[in-house]
Amino acid sequence: MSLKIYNVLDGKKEEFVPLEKGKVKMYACGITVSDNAHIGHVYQAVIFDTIRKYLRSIGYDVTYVRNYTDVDDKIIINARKKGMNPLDYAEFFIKKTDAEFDELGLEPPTIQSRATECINDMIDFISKLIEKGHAYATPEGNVYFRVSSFKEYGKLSHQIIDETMSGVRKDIEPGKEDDRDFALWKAAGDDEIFWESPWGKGRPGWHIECSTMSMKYLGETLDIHGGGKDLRFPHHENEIAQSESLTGKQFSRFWMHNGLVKINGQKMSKSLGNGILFEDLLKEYNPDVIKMTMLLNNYKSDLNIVDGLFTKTEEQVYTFYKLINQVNKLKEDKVANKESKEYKEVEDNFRNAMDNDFNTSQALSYLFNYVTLINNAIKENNIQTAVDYVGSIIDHYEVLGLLQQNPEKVINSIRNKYLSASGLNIDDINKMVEDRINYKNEKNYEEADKIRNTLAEKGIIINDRSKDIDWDIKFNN
RNA sequence: GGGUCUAUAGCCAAGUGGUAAGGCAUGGGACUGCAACUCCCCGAUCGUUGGUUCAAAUCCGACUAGGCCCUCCA
Repeated sequence: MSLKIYNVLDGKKEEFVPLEKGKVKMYACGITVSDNAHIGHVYQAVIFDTIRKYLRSIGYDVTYVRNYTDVDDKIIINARKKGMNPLDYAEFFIKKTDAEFDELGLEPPTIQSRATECINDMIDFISKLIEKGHAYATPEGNVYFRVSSFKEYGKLSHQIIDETMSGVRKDIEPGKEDDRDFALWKAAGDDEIFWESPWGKGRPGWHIECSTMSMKYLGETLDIHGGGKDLRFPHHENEIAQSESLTGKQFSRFWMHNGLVKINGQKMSKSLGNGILFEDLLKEYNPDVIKMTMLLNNYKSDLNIVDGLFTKTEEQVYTFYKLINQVNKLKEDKVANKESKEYKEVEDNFRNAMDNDFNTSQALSYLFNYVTLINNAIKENNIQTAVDYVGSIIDHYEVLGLLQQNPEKVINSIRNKYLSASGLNIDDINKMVEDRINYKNEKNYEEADKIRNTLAEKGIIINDRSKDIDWDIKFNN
């Protein structure tokens, strides 16, 4: 089976063939650093990190470019509120977000570009568009793209802006030829940050940034261009218009759009106050929990964060690591046999799922089947079988950035999180469980049950099946 | 209003032509002093309605509902 990717350009899954054999040039629209990163940014970053890693795992040499938009209206406004220079303000959030991505276990892109580092390239780009008649400057010092000069405008979004239909008309700037025309260069307002240009002091428009940066590092034609589906129009449509007007060549062969994050079925927005910040997620959950929750969803679909969703995944991650830990303890000097049926089963299932437009949801669903198979293998003392499964899982799910941590560390960190919420320490619990064992042996069930109930209220469950002191945390689902 | 995508069991969610993955919850069973934990078993004909086909959740049309975009947005 070969890799198929859903191409937004024509709404179909197509066999993926890069322009240059063995190499993939991929660009994803990054974050405008006007504030803290939120869960939506994380979702997008996880998705394209996964795509990049999978492409690499099947043998492609991937160049992945991702940008930071570090100058725009909102940054200027927010920086001003804090009395900061906008560049320093942007720098602060770039550093912070990079550190958070690192903590989550995402690999930095091959090239991480910033808009402000490419201003000259943008000016050059815009100048060429003007030369070719695709853009024009207004007396105000703004430069607009002439949409009417690009016949294929709308081929990505099929959006046709009928001027007679546009009921809400904004103030039309003198010299602007067409409502559809969009800004390539914006003249600077009073006290605003600016760069010198042939059209006066100003700064680049948002759309030109991505076109310039992607072409600067990846050339005139990309294999994959990605971003959130909310960017389809006008951002990506405009990127196509600018880039193809300049080069006369196809800008990107594949367009991929990830879904958005919803909270309990509702759009995430500041006005609803239901947003989730990246930093809060990291404080609360292990990176595997965050990534798995996201990858359990199809990347094209919106990720609906319903109450308790992360806790559910947390419990599952806990279960997976406990099982891995158990097998590690049993395996002695056994190593996974890559020729075994079990090892290959995991590999084949994983590849087939991922080849189908990066179906991480399906790839992860197999994990639950393996848990049962491994548990049964252990029960039947087929340790080699369990080792083959676990070995293959760890080898292959690395692409998803999952199950690669030290099992004991993950188990302990999740356990400690729940223990600290219970207000108990391990010695107390051990003592109570020991007392209970004694009561049980005396058949004093009344006292034994008292202890059990006390612990249960604090979120501790006792494993009665064991003769030894054995207990675990209970997840509050 | 225009564009676009989606509509699968109580909930979350895969599956794009050959008779429905997985998770959670529920129910039953084994186990238990009784429970919990663990293990085993059980659930949907795929929004409605026409059509194409030997065959459709999967293709086409209509209808209904919803998301996203058309202003900044991953």
